Amino acid sequence: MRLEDRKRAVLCAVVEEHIRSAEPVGSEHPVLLEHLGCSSATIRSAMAALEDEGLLTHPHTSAGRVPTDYGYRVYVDMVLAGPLPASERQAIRRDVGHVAGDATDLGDQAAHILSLVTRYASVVAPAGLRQQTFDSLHLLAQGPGRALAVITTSAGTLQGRLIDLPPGVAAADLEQLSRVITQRLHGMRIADLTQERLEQVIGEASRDQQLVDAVKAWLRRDLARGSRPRFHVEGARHLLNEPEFSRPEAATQVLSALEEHTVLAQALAAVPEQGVWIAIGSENRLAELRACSVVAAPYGVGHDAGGTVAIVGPTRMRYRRAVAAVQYVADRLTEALRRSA
Amino acid sequence: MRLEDRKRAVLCAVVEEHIRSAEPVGSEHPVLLEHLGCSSATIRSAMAALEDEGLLTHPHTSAGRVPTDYGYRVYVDMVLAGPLPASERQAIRRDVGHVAGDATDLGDQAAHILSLVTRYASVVAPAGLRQQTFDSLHLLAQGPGRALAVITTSAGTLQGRLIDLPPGVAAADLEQLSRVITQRLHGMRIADLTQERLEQVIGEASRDQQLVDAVKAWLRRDLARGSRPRFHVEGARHLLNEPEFSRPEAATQVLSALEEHTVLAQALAAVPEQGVWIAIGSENRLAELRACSVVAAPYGVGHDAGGTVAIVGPTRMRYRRAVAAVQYVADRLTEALRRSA
DNA sequence: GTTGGCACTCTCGTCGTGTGAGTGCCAACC
DNA sequence: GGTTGGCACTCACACGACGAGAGTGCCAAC
Repeated sequence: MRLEDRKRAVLCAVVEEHIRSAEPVGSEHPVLLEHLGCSSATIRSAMAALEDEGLLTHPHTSAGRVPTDYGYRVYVDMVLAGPLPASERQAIRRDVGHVAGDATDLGDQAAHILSLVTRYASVVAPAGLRQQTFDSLHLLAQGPGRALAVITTSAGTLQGRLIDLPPGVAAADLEQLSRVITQRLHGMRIADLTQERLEQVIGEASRDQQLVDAVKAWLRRDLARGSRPRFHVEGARHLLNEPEFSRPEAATQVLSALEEHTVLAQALAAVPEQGVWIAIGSENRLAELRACSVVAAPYGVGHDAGGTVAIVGPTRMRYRRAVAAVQYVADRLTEALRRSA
Repeated sequence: MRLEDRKRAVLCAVVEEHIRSAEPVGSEHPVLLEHLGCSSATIRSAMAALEDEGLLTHPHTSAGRVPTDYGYRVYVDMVLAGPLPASERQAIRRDVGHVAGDATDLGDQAAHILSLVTRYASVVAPAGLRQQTFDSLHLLAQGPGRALAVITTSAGTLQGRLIDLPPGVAAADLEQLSRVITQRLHGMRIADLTQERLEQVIGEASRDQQLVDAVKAWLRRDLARGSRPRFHVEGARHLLNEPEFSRPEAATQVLSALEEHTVLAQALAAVPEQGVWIAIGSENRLAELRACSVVAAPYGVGHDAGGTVAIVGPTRMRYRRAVAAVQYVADRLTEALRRSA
């Protein structure tokens, strides 16, 4: 579809004014008149055409025009084709501090910054353990019959806990077993460590078979558990200030989606491996997000380390700023991870 | 203050009916009449007396009565003096699964259960690292110039990260230093590990002074960082269904408090070391929570391990159920921690 | 393709009005 | 003294009518 210039200009102006004011935009709106430099009658006919094509609607006869989801889509595609305005980038760089710290905090920080800068809800969804590769295992004697078991992954994630040992295990055995398991599993994707695989690879890694079994059981349980997503969500409160969520039912719907991390994971499943991804209103597969737009980008290097950052806001979103912010934070996260790797 | 029986009965009935219906309760309300077994005129005079004493108000002349914060307080003190009804306990036990898993997940689970059962917002606030006691330190060689540094606490918390080492550190040195530091710091409160203290205790724990300095610097930073609270908050969405939070401004206020964990920490600072703690409306020190009641209880054994669980809801809260739920979940958490200790 | 003019439509805010819920007071009763 | 029925009084709120104003669509002229 190719819009003539006048119609494009009208669409842009209507969308941007509506984003600013949250009100329907009429053909006699001073901003439109000034910005487009033509009469209201001309604007009217352009608007009528845009409405025929499904880019605008009006809530009722004597109200101004409002973009449809499709209208936002066309607008977004048009606007994002060009480079992001430097002003947005600068504003964001000015607002945020720098992102630093270890992998655990990173998510919290990023979510905080994103919602601070955009005033929408932000989500940082680190890839689960299952997406990462095994780095090393350490078994550390910790009192009688107890050991501290720690797994590290290539992304620097740490997962550990105290496990019970069969009686009479020597420290040397722990050390030897740690070494052997690390050696054999290093570099494997954790998702690939099925029960059979574990059995096969480390089934007889130590002369103390009871010990091997205890460690195997723990590994199996703990690695499986790592599949549950654990997201950082912040700034849901900002959504309540948006008129589209002033009805409690509307607000509840979004908040539910944001609090159910497994649901959220589905919503973000479609994010590609690079670039900024946008889902506008009805483009979202999740019914709960039909009133929202989601702007998301992956971070990290390859499949391995990272995850996804996203913003959830009304379809009437400041897309330019949202995209710039998501992009920026994803870049900073990637950088921080690469530094610590 | 000693209320005569009739007034007590009226207060209870009004509070409970109002909690149920969220509407002002009039003197001719069928439930009151039936429950109290007297005429509406009698109820009226009791209500007038209760209003004089500041336990009830009415929003306007021709509306029914509504409890004041103080009215709720008197009600709560009256009701909680007796034992919790078995029905509540049973209902809760039926609704929840069991709480299990490692310390990291426990909080999430507990928060989930609490908000599921009560339909209010729930908070699980584990005591920061600073409140715990140091158990052990492990330094594990991890590639050239790198080590995995892990601290454990008596509560089973694990904190670790990769640190950079000065060049040419031998594995034996790492091991020796780990042993020495563990020995010297074991059993100390982490809050007490100030810079001077660290200097004094482990200043020259190894012949490799550069290594000692690197580890010291990391310890200082990481232990200080541990003071930032990291809470599990869930079910904020439920609050939106309560009529007192249907105004976006009211909802924003609570959500802000729930999302600002440092703020939340202040709100929960007054929770005593045992028993269930209740703050009703204006009893909350935080202005953002003036429309809310908070029901909280500590969990864990002594100062050491645990933390605080809490429910945040409207002052028009189902207190019996809330108290039973908080109590129950706190007990289960304590139990789970004790099992794993 | 653009413009000014004009009649038409429909929402929204305002203003009365009446209804009903709930109260307070009082006199009578137990 | 506590309890009761009766009764007048007071407001909030729902309802309906009305007018103003915003915005549209169409048309003829440029």
